Amino acid sequence: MSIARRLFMERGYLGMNMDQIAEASEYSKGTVYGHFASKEDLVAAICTDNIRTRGDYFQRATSFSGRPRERLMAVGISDQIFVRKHPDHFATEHVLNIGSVYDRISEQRQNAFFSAKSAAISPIQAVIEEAVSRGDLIMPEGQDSCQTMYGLWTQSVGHHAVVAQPKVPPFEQADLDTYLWYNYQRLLDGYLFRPLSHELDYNESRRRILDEVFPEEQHVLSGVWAGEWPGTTSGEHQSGENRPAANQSREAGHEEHHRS
Amino acid sequence: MSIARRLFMERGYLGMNMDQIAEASEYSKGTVYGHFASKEDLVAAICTDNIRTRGDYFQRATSFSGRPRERLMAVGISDQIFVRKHPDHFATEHVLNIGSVYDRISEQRQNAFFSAKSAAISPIQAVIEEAVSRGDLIMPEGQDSCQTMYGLWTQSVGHHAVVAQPKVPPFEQADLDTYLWYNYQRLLDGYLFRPLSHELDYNESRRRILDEVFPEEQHVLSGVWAGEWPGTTSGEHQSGENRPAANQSREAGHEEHHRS
DNA sequence: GTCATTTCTTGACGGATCGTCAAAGAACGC
DNA sequence: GCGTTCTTTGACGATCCGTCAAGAAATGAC
Repeated sequence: MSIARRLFMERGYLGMNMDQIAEASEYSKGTVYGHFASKEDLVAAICTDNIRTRGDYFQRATSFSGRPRERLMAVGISDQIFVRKHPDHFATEHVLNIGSVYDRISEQRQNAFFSAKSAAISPIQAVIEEAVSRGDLIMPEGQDSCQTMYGLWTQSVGHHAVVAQPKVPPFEQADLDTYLWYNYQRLLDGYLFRPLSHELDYNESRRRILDEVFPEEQHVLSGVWAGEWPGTTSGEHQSGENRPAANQSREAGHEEHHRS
Repeated sequence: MSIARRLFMERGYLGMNMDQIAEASEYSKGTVYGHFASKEDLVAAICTDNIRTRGDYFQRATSFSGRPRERLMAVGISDQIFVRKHPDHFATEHVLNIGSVYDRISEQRQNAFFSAKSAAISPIQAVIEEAVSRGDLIMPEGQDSCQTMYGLWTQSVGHHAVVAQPKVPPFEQADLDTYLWYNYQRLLDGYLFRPLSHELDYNESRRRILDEVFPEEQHVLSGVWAGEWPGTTSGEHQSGENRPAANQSREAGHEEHHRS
């Protein structure tokens, strides 16, 4: 698997082949096929392994001692660290999502894959549910915390998909990592997930998370993402300009609904 | 191309092959390769075509006569319609994002692909910029409207990626289309993008958008997504429970920062 | 109408790679 | 030392991509 992982990173999915892997290992192709049902099965094994690691990062992130929303931001940070340390991961997962490849993976490994995925998500779900029971997040009737989870999840999935592609205008020069962090905040503010981004200095939280939870790993983020809002030095900015302006918020409305 | 599209939908990327396509058409393989540099090149051609269609939907959606935020919701609706009418699209785009496939596509078609992509996005960008100039969206200093765009975009990309995969807990039973709509609203509320979701009846907007912009296409959404918030019958719900609670929002904060 | 030239079309072929399997080899039991 | 069982092997069949020399058709000159 480690050989396959290396070849995958060096040459990509199409570039690597099973003969290479057999040759690079000290075994033959037949033996390799004794362990993996197909090329896709091998990729699935690598991917499952990565997802477990990712889940471990999430687990650690959610163990941060802070408010639930801070712990969600810790998850976001852990995801940044994970992707830096395992740059092959999303490429492998991507391969599995091509149509009809799941058919070529042994049932056993499929189960391992899906349960790893589910297990990786669950600590995040737990944090959101704690936020609900604590009163930090109030879900309107008829809706569940899964929805919040889905918003964060799709934003993460979409982000990783977009950064893996060649950049397209208007995102050519953008710092997409910072965009993502910012949009997490906006989404959670939209949910009125307390404390809102202007109620707490999340830059300070970020520093604490890096120091307390990821002291060994934080160096991979150096130079990538300063963790400060552009144009500001601390939490000053949020609490100044970007808080919900509730007084005005009830004035504008239906009367402007139909415009020419 | 239409034959290739059909075969792609029926058998998937791995299942279709160039001999089949040649045979199904009235030409031979050599002639097919006269039009497309490779199998991937053919998929890229199909995908580019789909993206142009998608861009046309976005263009139509943004032509809706309403507030910028309503027009963004129209884009979301148009995306739903598009994906119902072109279920093959994301599978094709997905294939192109496998590592090192862009190398196997003719330069010409690569350019066509990327400019189609960029062109599809641009009307959305224009709406957001109009919102900024109109005062519906106030971007804090040092940030640009691109960021808002990115939030919506990643949520859309992530959503389409997730629904294409086998569902994993805790999303097994969830109505992910509704989740997406809801999260769009939460994100834009987080940006304080006016009118906020409780300031305008977006269910009413949705009905108007479907009737005015997509009278021919709206039937594909029947049964998929009622367009009403779960457990409510109109905009009643948003204006009741889910508005930003600014009075409390300045109380909870740093004092609860460090918890045991 | 005929022949030369250019353009288009063809499908057999080479090459690459996946996955199998009969045979060789190693390990084990007695 | 011998038979049985488990493991390993790499040659092989099968699939499929992309090419290209040869053939067919179209065009043009006279």
